[in-house]
Amino acid sequence: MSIAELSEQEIIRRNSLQELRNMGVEPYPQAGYDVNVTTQDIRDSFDPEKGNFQQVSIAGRVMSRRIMGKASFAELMDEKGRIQLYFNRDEMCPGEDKSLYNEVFKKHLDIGDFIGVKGHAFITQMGEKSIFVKEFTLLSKSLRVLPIVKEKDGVIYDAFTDAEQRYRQRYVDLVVNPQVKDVFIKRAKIINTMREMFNERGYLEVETPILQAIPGGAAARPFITHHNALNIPLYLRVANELYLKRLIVGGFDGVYEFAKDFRNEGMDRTHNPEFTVMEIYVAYKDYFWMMEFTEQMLEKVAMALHGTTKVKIGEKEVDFKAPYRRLTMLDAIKEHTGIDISGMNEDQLRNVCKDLHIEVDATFGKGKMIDEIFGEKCEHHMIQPTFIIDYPVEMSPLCKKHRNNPELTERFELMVNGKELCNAYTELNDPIDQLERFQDQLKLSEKGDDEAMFIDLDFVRALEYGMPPTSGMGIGIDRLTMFMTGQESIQDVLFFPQMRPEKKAKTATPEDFVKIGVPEAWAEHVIKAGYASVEKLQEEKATQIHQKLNGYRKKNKLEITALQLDEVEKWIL
RNA sequence: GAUUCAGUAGCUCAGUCGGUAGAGCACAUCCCUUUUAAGGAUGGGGUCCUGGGUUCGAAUCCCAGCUGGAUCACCA
Repeated sequence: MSIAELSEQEIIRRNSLQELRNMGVEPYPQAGYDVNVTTQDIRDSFDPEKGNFQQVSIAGRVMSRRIMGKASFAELMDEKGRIQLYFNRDEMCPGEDKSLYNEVFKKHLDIGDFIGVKGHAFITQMGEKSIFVKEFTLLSKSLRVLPIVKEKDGVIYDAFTDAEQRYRQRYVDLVVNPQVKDVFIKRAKIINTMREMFNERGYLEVETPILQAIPGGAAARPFITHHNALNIPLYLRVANELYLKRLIVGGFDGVYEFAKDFRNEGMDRTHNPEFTVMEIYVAYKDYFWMMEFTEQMLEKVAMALHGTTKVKIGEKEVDFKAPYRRLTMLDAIKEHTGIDISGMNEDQLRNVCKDLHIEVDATFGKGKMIDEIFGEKCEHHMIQPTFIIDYPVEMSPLCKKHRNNPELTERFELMVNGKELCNAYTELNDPIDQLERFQDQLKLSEKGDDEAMFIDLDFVRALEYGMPPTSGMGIGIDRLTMFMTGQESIQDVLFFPQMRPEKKAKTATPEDFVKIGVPEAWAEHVIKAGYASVEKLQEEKATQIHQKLNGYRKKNKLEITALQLDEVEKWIL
């Protein structure tokens, strides 16, 4: 990196780095640092009457400094929070040499540096629990300036809020916005709670392929890649459903996977190209059983996270206490439109759509029209957890037909806060029916539906060997985390949401200018004087460049030889 | 993909009618023995997102582009 690209403060920090080395202080020491306490331990448990925490050793990042002559205060932040440090010159440097305090601490320590300190806990005159520092060690120097965020009585000053920077440089976001960490700690807790529950019941956590030759299990556009050695296209999975069911065929009675899926579709507040889904399949169960399982699971997660089943989502309070309401799709439509569509044929449905001002075109079948009516008129009303059950068969090619009505399937989606959270089936295990459903998808594909499912003949073959009755359920972990933590954007529950790559501002280096004949002493200053590229410089007349650069030399009192015009003329030839 | 808003110092933001770019924090220098958004004084720091255009003159007006946000569309 050329010095020309650094800000004033960054240059100062690099100079400090060198000064420290000159003094024999290594800014990036190899040795570890023994830590025997966290900031939280001291905040929670320090009691001067008990006289505890009198030999503490703690490490973290310096987040603020207040220097007043021989005494100074600083804030140290570790993973658990912050604590104030008190530095006193004569305590730290009992002898004649005061350089550890005067030079290392006062001059060359910056906000963002990692240090380790040893000392004892005490309470200041202002009543704040603090550490009286006897010894300190620089553990790692920070060369970039962190945003400064201050807080007083819950009011945050100068918050680091720029969404683009927060997502691109999540590490900075996490350092200065502690509430961000909290969302991700909760996310881990959600996943752990679910995993513990599944393991207690004896279900097996498994891993299945992400690179798939046939991207099955969901209607979605896949990412495509290429395997060189096999010389075949491979797809990033859009779902893991078909692999998990193969494992049920193989004799496992309960399998689950926390899986990253990938869909090459639009991005918005609720969609990221890669996202996490938990799918679970349990043998000898049907979708009624799975509804009970799902509501128990969510109740448990809410309790583990909040100690209550009631969760605030925006202005609304959602109660995850089981059991949840069950409503068939047709009843939901009846409830919210007053129209009973059961038994209607395609033309009748088309008229209903027209009456409800729902746009449909000629290609829409019955299933798709029913789905449209539900999406337009019902979905957003489902604030409290509600199981919507019994979907039209056209929409669910992997789901078993309804035991009482062949036009429907035994499927449920769990709606929360007007959005889909879970999707589950009594799984289709009739291989002949499955093949026909795949063939129907192929017809859709031939009509131009680029999201129709591929035919997976190996999956059909697996079903031909026999799969026990099985129920399966999938739940979006990102969306669940959004609900459980009150975040409105998926970007706030992913550490590194997908972003368009940062464009490197193409800036010339001094070497580029040296190549066209610019003296080395001048190269850096040519850039600083405003010539961002060689081309830019060569567009101008030699006389103009000559004047501008010598003017720059004079203005900045540079101690380098002034340029001659004939010299400059040679650069632009 | 459409509409719309935004992009100015390391960070958060002002910037009037088009007339040489401002504040707070951070930073530097000096002074200062326990401060709490927290010492005081002084000072330095800018590709006003990029490229065109209009103009004597553009951070400001116009056009195009880049990046991000929001809304909508698409998306089980």
